[in-house]
Amino acid sequence: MSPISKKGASAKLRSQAFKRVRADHSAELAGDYVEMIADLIDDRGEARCTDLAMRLGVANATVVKTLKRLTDQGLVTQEPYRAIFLTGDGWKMAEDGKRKHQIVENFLLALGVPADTARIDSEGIEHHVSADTLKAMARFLSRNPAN
Amino acid sequence: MSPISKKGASAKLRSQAFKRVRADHSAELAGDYVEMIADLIDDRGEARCTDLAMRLGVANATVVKTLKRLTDQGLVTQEPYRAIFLTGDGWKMAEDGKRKHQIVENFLLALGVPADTARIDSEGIEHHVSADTLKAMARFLSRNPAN
DNA sequence: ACTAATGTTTAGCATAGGCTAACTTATATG
DNA sequence: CATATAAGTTAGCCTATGCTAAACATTAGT
Repeated sequence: MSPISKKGASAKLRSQAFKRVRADHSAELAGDYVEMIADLIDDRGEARCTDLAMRLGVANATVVKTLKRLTDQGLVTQEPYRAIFLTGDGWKMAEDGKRKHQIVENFLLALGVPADTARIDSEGIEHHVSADTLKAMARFLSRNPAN
Repeated sequence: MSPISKKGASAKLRSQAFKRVRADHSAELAGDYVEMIADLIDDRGEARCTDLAMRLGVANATVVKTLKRLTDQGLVTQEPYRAIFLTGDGWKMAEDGKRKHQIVENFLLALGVPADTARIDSEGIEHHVSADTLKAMARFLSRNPAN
């Protein structure tokens, strides 16, 4: 056995994991934005960029710039100085994200993690959870419902 | 109750979560590098930038550039055309990371996630797990050891 | 209807993290 | 020991994501 593979995971498999993480990172901003836009529309009828900026904790101009990318990606539509809307794809992404988020957060609660921590950690974890892991979390949840 | 807070989490709390995620992201590359450098030193006596590049799945030049940052941050030392070493802080960070990584990966295995998926997902999840959540995972693990 | 306040956009900058191509240094082999 | 190959470095480019300051549009209040 070569000393390189002593730890079990081949270099190729490891690099694959890191590549996935990097891909997840570029996808996750889009996910956060559309989820939040969907929430705002549900809560107050429309999403404006100031609200997004406040809730995401970034500057207004950052939101504007990001929305441009999301528009190019076909997730969002907007006209100058008007509210922001989601496309069909955008809604789908938002709903998938919200569902995933809820499972992860409830899972952490069921595990015994304090509520505030669960909320914060789930925000970061959500985007790195594969279908398999999500299923395992859901299974656990159905046996140990969060209180 | 204002319509804004209908969903429970205040805007401030949410934006705090996103800020934490962004902070985690900038910290996590450093973590991956030092962990991998530590592994390489343990496995084969020294860490070279080609190995890092291969295992991380990035180009050589990217590793060089990143190592410069890590050197500035006092995690790594190196001389031109020579192997890479960790400082005391670097070792500490590598060990903390490895410990965390192991708990997360074993936790996923114990949850019933397939081994390959557990390896990949744990790489992404690890950096977003707070002390509270890690403790909850460890507790679960001690009751449901991975097979 | 006008103006003040609010909200949106643009412009310009910075940093992190990728890449390729060209160059330099180290090493291993004939 | 001379040189071919391997390894490391530099330069220059790109995109994503953040920021501030200034310009512009909309809305509300008198």
